[in-house]
Amino acid sequence: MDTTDDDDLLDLAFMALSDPVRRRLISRLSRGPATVNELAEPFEISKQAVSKHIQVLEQAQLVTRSRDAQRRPVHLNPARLEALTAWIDQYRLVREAQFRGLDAVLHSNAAHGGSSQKDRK
Amino acid sequence: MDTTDDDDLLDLAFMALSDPVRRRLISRLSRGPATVNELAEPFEISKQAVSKHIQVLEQAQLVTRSRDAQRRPVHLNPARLEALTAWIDQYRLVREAQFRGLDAVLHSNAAHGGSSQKDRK
DNA sequence: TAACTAATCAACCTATTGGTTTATCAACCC
DNA sequence: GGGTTGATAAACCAATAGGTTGATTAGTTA
Repeated sequence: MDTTDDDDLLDLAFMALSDPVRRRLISRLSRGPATVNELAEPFEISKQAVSKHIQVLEQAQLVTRSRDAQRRPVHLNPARLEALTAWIDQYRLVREAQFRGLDAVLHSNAAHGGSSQKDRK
Repeated sequence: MDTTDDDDLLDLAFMALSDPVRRRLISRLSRGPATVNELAEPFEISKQAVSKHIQVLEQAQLVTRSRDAQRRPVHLNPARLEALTAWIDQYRLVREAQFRGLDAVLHSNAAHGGSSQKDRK
């Protein structure tokens, strides 16, 4: 059931953050856990729609859920957010290093690796 | 077309990175500029499709284009990538700080602005 | 038990996305 | 000029994402 390897997870995460509503949810959750009802309150859209958004975030493991009676609080998962910044920085830093001709930085960052780069040439 | 304020730009950027093909393009471009034909070569899809993807990245200002005769090389724009990591870190760091009960970090970061590279556990 | 609350499921609708193919534009090279 | 190359535009299509409403599952409380 956990057929989500590291690469799929990156896919899901970036996909999840592509929606403005979901980014607002992340923003809200950075201030602490909240239930679906609480999260839905500031939005125009229905509670069900928000629930769906949460599921998308959950599948990307950007959030987790706990249990408190019939409530199911949503928690932010900073570790997964870090994986995103790691991916972005991987390319940003390489390019910036090249701009300055510092390939020392390039090598010290290549170790960080671990994504999907299968290009030839 | 230039009505893209900072927030729209963030929208466009995350949206752009939500596609696996576009992320592979970014990956390729981190090793240096390339033309559409060069970029399209490793992909199954048509050149036109790649061209469209480039336009999406361009609108998000994640890449820029120069001119060389009839070629139009695509260049990565590290500055915009940095804006993404800044956004993510904004929430990730706040949450991580709360985990550890360090709201000192929280306040020093609440000011926000231009977070470069400084976080390293 | 019944009633209430939190959240999800299910069916459905519409706009957008990512892809195709064909045709066109623009700059180079005999 | 005519031909070739690099890149885009236009029209179209299937799949999906994001939204809706209505019904349903759990848990809580009277």
